[in-house]
Amino acid sequence: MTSPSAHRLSERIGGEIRRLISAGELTLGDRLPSERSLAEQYGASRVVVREGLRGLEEAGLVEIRKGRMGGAFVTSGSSPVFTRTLRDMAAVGSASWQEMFEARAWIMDAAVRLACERRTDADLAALREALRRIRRRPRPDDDREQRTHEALEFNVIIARASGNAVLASFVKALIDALEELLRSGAPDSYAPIVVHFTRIVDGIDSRDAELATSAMSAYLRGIREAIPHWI
Amino acid sequence: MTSPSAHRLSERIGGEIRRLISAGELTLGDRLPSERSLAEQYGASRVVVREGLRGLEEAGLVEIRKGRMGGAFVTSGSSPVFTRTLRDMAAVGSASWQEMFEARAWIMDAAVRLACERRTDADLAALREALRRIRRRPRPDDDREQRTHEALEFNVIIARASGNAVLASFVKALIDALEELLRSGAPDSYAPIVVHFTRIVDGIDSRDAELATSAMSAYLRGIREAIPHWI
DNA sequence: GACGCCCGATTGGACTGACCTTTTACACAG
DNA sequence: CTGTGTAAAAGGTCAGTCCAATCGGGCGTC
Repeated sequence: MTSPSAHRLSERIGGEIRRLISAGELTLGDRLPSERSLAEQYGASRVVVREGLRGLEEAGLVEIRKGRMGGAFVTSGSSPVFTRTLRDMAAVGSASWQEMFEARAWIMDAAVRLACERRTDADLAALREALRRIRRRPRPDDDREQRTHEALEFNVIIARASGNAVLASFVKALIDALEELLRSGAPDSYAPIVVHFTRIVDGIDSRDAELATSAMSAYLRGIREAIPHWI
Repeated sequence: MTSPSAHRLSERIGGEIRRLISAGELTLGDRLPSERSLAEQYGASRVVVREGLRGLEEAGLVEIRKGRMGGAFVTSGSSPVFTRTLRDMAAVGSASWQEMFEARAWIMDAAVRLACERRTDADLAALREALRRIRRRPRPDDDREQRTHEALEFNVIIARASGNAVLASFVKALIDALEELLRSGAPDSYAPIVVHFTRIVDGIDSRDAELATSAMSAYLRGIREAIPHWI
């Protein structure tokens, strides 16, 4: 990666900036010089500098803003890239939606176990809050999308409680990639989901991995059976 | 993703081509029109078309070749993107090497269990072949890198035997991201690794998930203990 | 003195048209 | 038939120009 030679000039420039970020000389929120300055600095045209920056943006390393005081700002966006790549894999046929679903199930199993060991009080509070929001929501059909989103986001909160940012990113990416599909064909079996979620939180609370993981797999089994139209 | 409005022209063009790939109108190996043709076709300048294509290349969807009969060819590269993103996460500090190691351990656990259920004869043959290659290799110090690589690649082969391309991609990405680190400080505890690997393959062969996963975690525990310099 | 509005400087986004470098299909010479 | 050279095709880069968005700061009004 960040190839040693990097035949293209834009890649060399992008790699150079990557190195600056790696080395900690550029950190989260920092603003890079303007395209014009960088062009002068690297003795290149604006076009190639632009391409280099676009590459970093595509990789989720910087965010580019227009206007005065605009420019490239170092960010920490990572899961959007994972999400996009998962969708691309599905698009090009190198992975199916079922596989994403299955991968998510297994990773969630791991996340739940880790969450049982490591959850902080803040994690627990976030879980309870999310659960409360899901429970409180009435059940008109017009906000099905929102409810689906909340249910999915619940998974992400659990994953974060695992204390492992990599697993959390994977889950977030899988969830986001799956959301589109679920949105158009989500089951409306609402009550059972709440039951499962409650048991998961209780399990994590009391650090009972068996309770938590069995509830998680019951939840996932329910979802899977409720969606018969797997492509 | 592939935003609906996509303020930037280059993103709209990239999104358009993405859609063509999604829809199957462009498949693996297909060659896109030249930059100049695309520019004319979309009524844009060559520069923005280039940027759009660079984005697709960065996402691993196309490969750009120079020269006559060059152009953008549809590929199926996915895990390189994952790998790069994991490295970026480590660089920017949003994930640690330990977390990658842990994530890999849990995902490998899932992969081993799935492999026990689903491994084909071809998978088994690939595993045995890899194991044979690892066993056969003598132990001079000069090819430590190669041996490390083979040991790591063994993980990927197991992951592929799980029959889940998403999990396999995750493992491949984690392995590649970790390889760099391991390369510079890999343990030389060779014999124990072979013992573990042999037991893993035997477990997958006889569909004994308990044997396979316990051997896997013993292997990972050994690695972890042998590398005291975790950053 | 405080609040609101407008102006212009700054910065990214896009276009144009030119030129260089790399690659290879194809024709020609041996 | 084989090897070789060449020109066309394609990406890579450049310089200059203009447009569009954004925001700081100054001006005016209340």
